[in-house]
Amino acid sequence: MAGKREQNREQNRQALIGAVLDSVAEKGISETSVSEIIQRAGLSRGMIHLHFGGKDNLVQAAAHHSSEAYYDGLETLLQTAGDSPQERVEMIVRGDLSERVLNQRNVSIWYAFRGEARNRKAIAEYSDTRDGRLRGMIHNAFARIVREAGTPDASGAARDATHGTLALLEGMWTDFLLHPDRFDREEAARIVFRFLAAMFPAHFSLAGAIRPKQGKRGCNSSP
Amino acid sequence: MAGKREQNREQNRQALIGAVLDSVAEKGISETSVSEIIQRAGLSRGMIHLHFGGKDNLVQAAAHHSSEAYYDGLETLLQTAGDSPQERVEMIVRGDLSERVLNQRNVSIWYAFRGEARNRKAIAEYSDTRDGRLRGMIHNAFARIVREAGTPDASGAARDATHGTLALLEGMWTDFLLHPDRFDREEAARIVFRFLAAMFPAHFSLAGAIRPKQGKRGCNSSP
DNA sequence: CCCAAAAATGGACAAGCGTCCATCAAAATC
DNA sequence: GATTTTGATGGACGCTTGTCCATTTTTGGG
Repeated sequence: MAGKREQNREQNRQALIGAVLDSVAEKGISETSVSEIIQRAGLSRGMIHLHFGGKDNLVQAAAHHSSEAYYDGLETLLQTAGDSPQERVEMIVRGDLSERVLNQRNVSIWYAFRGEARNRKAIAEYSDTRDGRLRGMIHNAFARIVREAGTPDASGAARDATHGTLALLEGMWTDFLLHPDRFDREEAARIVFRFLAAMFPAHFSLAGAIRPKQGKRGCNSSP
Repeated sequence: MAGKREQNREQNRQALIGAVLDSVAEKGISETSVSEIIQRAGLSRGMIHLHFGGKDNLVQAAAHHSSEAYYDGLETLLQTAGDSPQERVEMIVRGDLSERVLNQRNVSIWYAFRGEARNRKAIAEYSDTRDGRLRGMIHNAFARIVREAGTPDASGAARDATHGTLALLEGMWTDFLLHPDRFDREEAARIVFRFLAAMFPAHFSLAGAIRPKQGKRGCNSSP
């Protein structure tokens, strides 16, 4: 036991962070006031100042928490994936588009923070960190694919593939933000894999399933 | 002359809208207060209530204005493009990534409004309208390309191409938002055209230049 | 030139914000 | 069980917000 004191302390900290995220998801950042937060957390007014020194710091901590949760989820998923770079890329794409990660709550929170990112340096940092780590994971996989395939201009191809994949995923998130009802996860995944199949026809197939090892084929006209 | 009265009236309305957009771009939505707005516009406090009936309506009008400006700019650009669907698509892509459209001010404003869109129905509407019109323009062009090429599953291919192109552009905007300094317009365009070349090898080349009419070729392995 | 009409002004106002601290409750230590 | 220590409480505070309106200024018509 870590002492009932410290245990409660941490529990309340988490309650505050959770309340901020709930409020941001439901009402947006501009309506996430101190009163709103403490009401949701069921705690007293002074707690915010006590634990975080002020509302701004609490919001920042919430952004941090959200960012970590996203990345941790993706990393957990990645550990169940095989070693091959194709499998890892596919896992990231499918994970990023899965219900677990891409849902109304997360999207609301993410875009709310993004909107404020330009004016709140601390938040921008976490926004960036998340993207940076994801970028690293994807780039790593593509670098291996490119190396194996012996593509000319290897670093350029890996960079473009990383850039394009991330941009596509980002665009899919926006799509979901604007039209959560008519969003189609399968269609989104299919389009990403179309892009990947175009860049690495020997590694990805249009169906989105990983192409089994075989001789290189250079042709992939429309289905 | 439309009467000095009405002329001034309209001028002040525009000044208020401009002040809102400037403030949103520089300080973000949460710091765009009535005081901030009227100070920038150099007008008196009561003007907002007089011309728009309240701050919320003014902000909505500003979102509308921004949305219209974006689309008008793109449409003007399109009028200088040729008739071929390839040219039109290329014009849209290059236009959307051009300094004129994709710059710090526009990106800040756009993402600030997006962040609030979920909680302000009126703003979400304009956000949607812009996307909808752009989508229509692009889909139209791809539908023609697909028809000419006689692709099987024509409507599906056009839809995927539209979806993918928009998602990629969206992702590029996000990229610019987060890293305006190290953003490379040429690289962004190249990646979009890579995607297009993969889907329609007979119509787009990897270099981003439109491929002159010629016999169909189905192969486009890495450069 | 004068007067009615319209537009612009800026201060008053209530409501809501975030911060802080005197007070209280409870856990840890002796 | 008494005492110290630490976490938790909620009201008071100063400040800013957006709204509104009595007043002043400007414009256009007679």
